[in-house]
Amino acid sequence: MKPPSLYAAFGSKQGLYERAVALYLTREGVFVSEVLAEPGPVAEIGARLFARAAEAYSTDRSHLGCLLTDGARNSADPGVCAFTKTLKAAGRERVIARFRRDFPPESAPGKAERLADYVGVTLAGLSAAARDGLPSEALAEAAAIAAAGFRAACTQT
Amino acid sequence: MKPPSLYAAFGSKQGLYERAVALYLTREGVFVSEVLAEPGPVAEIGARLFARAAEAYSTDRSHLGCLLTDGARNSADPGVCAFTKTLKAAGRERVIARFRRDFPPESAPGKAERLADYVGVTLAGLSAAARDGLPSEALAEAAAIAAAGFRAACTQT
DNA sequence: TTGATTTTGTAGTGATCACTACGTATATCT
DNA sequence: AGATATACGTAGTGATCACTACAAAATCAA
Repeated sequence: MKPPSLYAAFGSKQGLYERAVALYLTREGVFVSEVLAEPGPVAEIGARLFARAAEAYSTDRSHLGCLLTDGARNSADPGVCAFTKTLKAAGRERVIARFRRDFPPESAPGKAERLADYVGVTLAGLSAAARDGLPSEALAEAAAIAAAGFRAACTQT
Repeated sequence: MKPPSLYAAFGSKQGLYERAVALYLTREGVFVSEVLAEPGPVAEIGARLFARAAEAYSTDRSHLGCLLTDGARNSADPGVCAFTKTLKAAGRERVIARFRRDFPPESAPGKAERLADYVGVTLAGLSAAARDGLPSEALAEAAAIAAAGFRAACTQT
């Protein structure tokens, strides 16, 4: 593969990155959509998200962590930052929509958002730790502790 | 400031980075040393770490997140990666040493390590979320949920 | 096989990178 | 003030970056 063929196919380096992320989300990143589509209380949805993330982020040693969360973290390109920001915001909205099923804004205002933000923090942490080389088992144990906190937050006010 | 003066003072860009991180750890990053030196059960030490991190990572809008965790995340330079890796490992050891006070390896083998890894995951997550623009209050609420999980993990097995 | 359409490799574009040789100005000290 | 040392700006080094003009080669339909 030489540059001309690559640029003929993807237009620009950002185009290649966007296609790679899109493909990634249909493979290693599907677990989010899958878990959000499952039945059960939100407390269990969150716990499953953490467990599946710990697994997905550490199974393949060639690409540790989440491509969306850690791929363009410190990118200087504003276009790439805008792209990832949009995708992350869309993901957050999907999580919020699912959580509102148990915590509607009328009876529990802002709770779905709070829980979704905690999910975002935890997934980002798991991704960063995986990329730093934290072993798969340690990652799974951290995910379990995070799930305990999530469950507690669900059953509270 | 022009390049010659800068390189006369720091030798290389990596040297500048290392000095910057060293200074950072004595300022925004001191809360870790401070909290680890405080008395109290490990459950509260962890909770304070999360709360202080949420505050430190989001107070100054000019530098969100932790410089050590997110500063050289995707650096291509192996020297910089080795440097940050060493500092992170040293921080982890200090946390483990403190946690072993409540959970000695004889009576609770591996528990201090598990808890320390969870702290690492959570701090990395808080830093990443702060850098992504999560507001200060949302960060503090996520830290509180994480603290609940940490407390539960401390009182178990 | 021939002719037309993609696909590919060669080689090079300007821009930016980390970094430096060198002459000059500034500050310091006796 | 004069001598010395230090810091500074000018200008440029080679290396790498994302990207491309152009021509040879592979592919295809007829």
